[in-house]
Amino acid sequence: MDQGVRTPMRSPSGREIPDEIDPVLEELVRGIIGQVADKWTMLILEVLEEHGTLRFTRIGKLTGGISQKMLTQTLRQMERDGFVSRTVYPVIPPKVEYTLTELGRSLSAAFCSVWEWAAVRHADIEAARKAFEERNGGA
Amino acid sequence: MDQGVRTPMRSPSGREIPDEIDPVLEELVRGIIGQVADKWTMLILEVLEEHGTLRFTRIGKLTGGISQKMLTQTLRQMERDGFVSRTVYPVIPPKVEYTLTELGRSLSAAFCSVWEWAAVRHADIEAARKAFEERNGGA
DNA sequence: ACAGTCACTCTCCTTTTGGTGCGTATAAAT
DNA sequence: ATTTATACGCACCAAAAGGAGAGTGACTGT
Repeated sequence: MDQGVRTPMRSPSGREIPDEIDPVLEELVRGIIGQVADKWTMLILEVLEEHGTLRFTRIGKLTGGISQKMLTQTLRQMERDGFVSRTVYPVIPPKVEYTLTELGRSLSAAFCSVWEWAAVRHADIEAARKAFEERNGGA
Repeated sequence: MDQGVRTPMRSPSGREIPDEIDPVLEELVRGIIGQVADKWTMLILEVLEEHGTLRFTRIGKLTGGISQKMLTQTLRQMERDGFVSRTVYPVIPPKVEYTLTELGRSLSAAFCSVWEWAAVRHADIEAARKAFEERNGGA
């Protein structure tokens, strides 16, 4: 879909919307959101938040249903983005510990409201889905 | 990855963690989070939140970079989940309007903290990435 | 001697995702 | 008569995501 020319808009409340807030920053924030919004990232964040320091295998078990590949991959990305710190103990068998950094904890805190929202509102969603299917599947 | 047997855990703060809070609800919440965490869903949510009622094409333009297919798909799912309401005007050329429902607005509000977090912290993430690449690419 | 442990990595292979382009209906505008 | 505008649906195809399973390296317990 082509983007054409952006025409200035107003919010429903009448305030003016810049529409070009700062495309650079916006793109950046979108990128971050895109990654952060990832399923496994969120789940691992949660697990680390409530259990503190954990080792690789344990994170996998606590997360549930994640493959080793995805676990490694997600953890790496989180490390790269500064959400977790990775500590390798040069022992055998290998031992690697993961902990949330302050940045990671702050992200987790930000996501907290979303989790709460989901917990509180999931019934509404289910109701909406049923209604939709009836409206749609029946006719 | 097999899940083995879950052994009871304690949080770092010493509180006891049930570890089996309610697998059914947890799975459900995870499903919801998974969908909601979708890139386009979040972006469209944002657009609708700040512009109010919009038509199909305009949402696409304001979202930016989304294909018609994904726009339709995402909008449908959001409608199904009760986040947006879809109003069809039987005119020609067709006119369809989308608005956030109360549920959609509440979700948007929940996500607000994540957006704010991203805006405030994106510099830290970039710094972490640079540090990671130096640590990693150089050696 | 030999299996077991841990934190991976690597190689397939299947599934999913998502983009592109085409078709459509119909009235108003040219 | 032909073009234009709108909100899609559909078919096709390329790319990416992600799972399964095998391999690894070095030590430890039996």
